[in-house]
Amino acid sequence: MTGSITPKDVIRILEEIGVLLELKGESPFKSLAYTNAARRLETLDEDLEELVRRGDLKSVKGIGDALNRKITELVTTGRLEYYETLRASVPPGHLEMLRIPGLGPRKIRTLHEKLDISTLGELEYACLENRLVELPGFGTRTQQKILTGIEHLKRYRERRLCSEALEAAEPLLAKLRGRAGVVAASLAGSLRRGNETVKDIDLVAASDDPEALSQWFASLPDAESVIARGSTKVSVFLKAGINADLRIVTPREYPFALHHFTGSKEHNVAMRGRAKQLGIKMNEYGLFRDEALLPCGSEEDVFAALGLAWVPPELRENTGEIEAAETGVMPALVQMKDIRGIFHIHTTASDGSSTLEAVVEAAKKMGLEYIGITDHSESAFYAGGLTPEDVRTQHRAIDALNRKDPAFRIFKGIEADILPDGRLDYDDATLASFDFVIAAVHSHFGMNEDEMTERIIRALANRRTTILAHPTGRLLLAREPYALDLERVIDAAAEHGKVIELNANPHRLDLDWRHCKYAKRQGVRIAVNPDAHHTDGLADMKYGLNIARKGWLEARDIVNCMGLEEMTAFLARSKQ
DNA sequence: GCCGTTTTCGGCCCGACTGTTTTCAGTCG
Repeated sequence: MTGSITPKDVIRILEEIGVLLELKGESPFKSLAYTNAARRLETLDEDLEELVRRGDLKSVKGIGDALNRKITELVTTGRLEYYETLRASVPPGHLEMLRIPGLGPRKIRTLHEKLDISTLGELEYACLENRLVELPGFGTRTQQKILTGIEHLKRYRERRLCSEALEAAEPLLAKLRGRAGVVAASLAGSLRRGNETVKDIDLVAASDDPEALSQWFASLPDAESVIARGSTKVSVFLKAGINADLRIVTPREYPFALHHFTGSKEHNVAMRGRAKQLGIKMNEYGLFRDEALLPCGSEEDVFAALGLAWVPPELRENTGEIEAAETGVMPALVQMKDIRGIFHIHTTASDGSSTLEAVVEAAKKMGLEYIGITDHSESAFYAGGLTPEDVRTQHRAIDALNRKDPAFRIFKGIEADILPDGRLDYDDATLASFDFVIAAVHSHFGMNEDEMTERIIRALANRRTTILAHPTGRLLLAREPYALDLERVIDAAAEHGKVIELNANPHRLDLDWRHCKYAKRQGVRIAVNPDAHHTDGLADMKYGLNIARKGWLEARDIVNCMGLEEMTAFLARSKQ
């Protein structure tokens, strides 16, 4: 084993092979096989290297002889000749072109064969020269659409944060629901599933007058342009810089359509497979046995018709939710009302912009029983970190506020930097003066995986550490996680009885939901923390809870679902 | 390329919309 390639790399390469095969015009099913295998590895419970070593890779569903050989080659040698050859045979520009709406593998191949186009720049130039109109299957409309697509691609290369998408989607949904003739309407797609980033906004509405609704949606002032409009589907590009798709169905079809357009694709495929086994055909219009509709009035009915308990949208990723629903018992996913207190809040003492008093008032208004104040520690000079003297001043202020209102408790905390060698900022006496300590990496992101993992594990072994902050340091759509063996970190947290943060800031959402189940299995409890730098930031809790739910977490898995008394005892115990 | 209490070969989820056609291919979700 070389150790030079991570499971993540393997997943990425398999996904890319899937796309490359499409571009080469290979069988779409062959391409699908690679994509499916990548998906399987993504949610693999076991260690990939270990599986390879034991030669048990083929026990994973979706991995046969060929993929077994290729993944083994990749893991053991760090390279895959098949992939390198394949990659070299497809111009990199073709991968990028796939992101232009209306351009798929076939059209890209035509462009390559007839006009020798390999890059985005060449494509744009050819459009401007009016050379696409002559090609078979192309025309002036297609050419214009591609030009617009290139423009958008340049303007909005990335996906959007769920918070930004929700901000654009919620007013749309409210308008939709308020409109006469709309019987029901909901978010759908990845936004309803609570994903951390999304490509577009999906909406489903039930109406008996689809034409009028379609017309209305396409002419909304929020829409910058209309991408497509039929009687069942309208797609617009919003001024907010994101696409919104509205599906219009009849009230009878609504439950089926809502389920279908919520996805995920993988969940739907599994559901249809299950339906087929039961002799039922499933599509967005209904469940049919011998052409006869099985009537359903709600999503619950749809699941029930397949012998399943209702699955919360967040869990619909085909990572075990259908098996769980089969037993009839789904996890009672954590909700906002379960949250009794909030940790990880900054104030004007370091880089926050709200005062301690303002934060306390805001928390009381939210109906919380306690908060934990955590400004930055001394070596975080970029963020106005607190000197030991500043700490004592803040503690006196907190003591005074606690005396004033004994029903509400302010816990004294700190976001202590984890220094490059794994020690925490401050001497032990200062650290001991806090009710709890959140340990965080804020510097030296470039360490290699072993060094970074050791650094964090050492911080977890420190008796003063209570919570590990944003464990991977990623910034969604902006900064990759630092190199880290997260499972080892989770194991260490379990060993030392430490809490791991699920940072609720929509730019972070770190711990990732894909790792929550593992943490839960190892017995590690999670703190959903807003990392608020202003009273407004407390509302970010909702994004964190979406991710916690997506990670199958229940109230008992989240420390800040404990009431004040239990939390006081918990913090006292963890200081022992 | 994967898979099999219908199958070791022949399936692989399925339908709408667009833009191009004159009955349909490609794209999308």
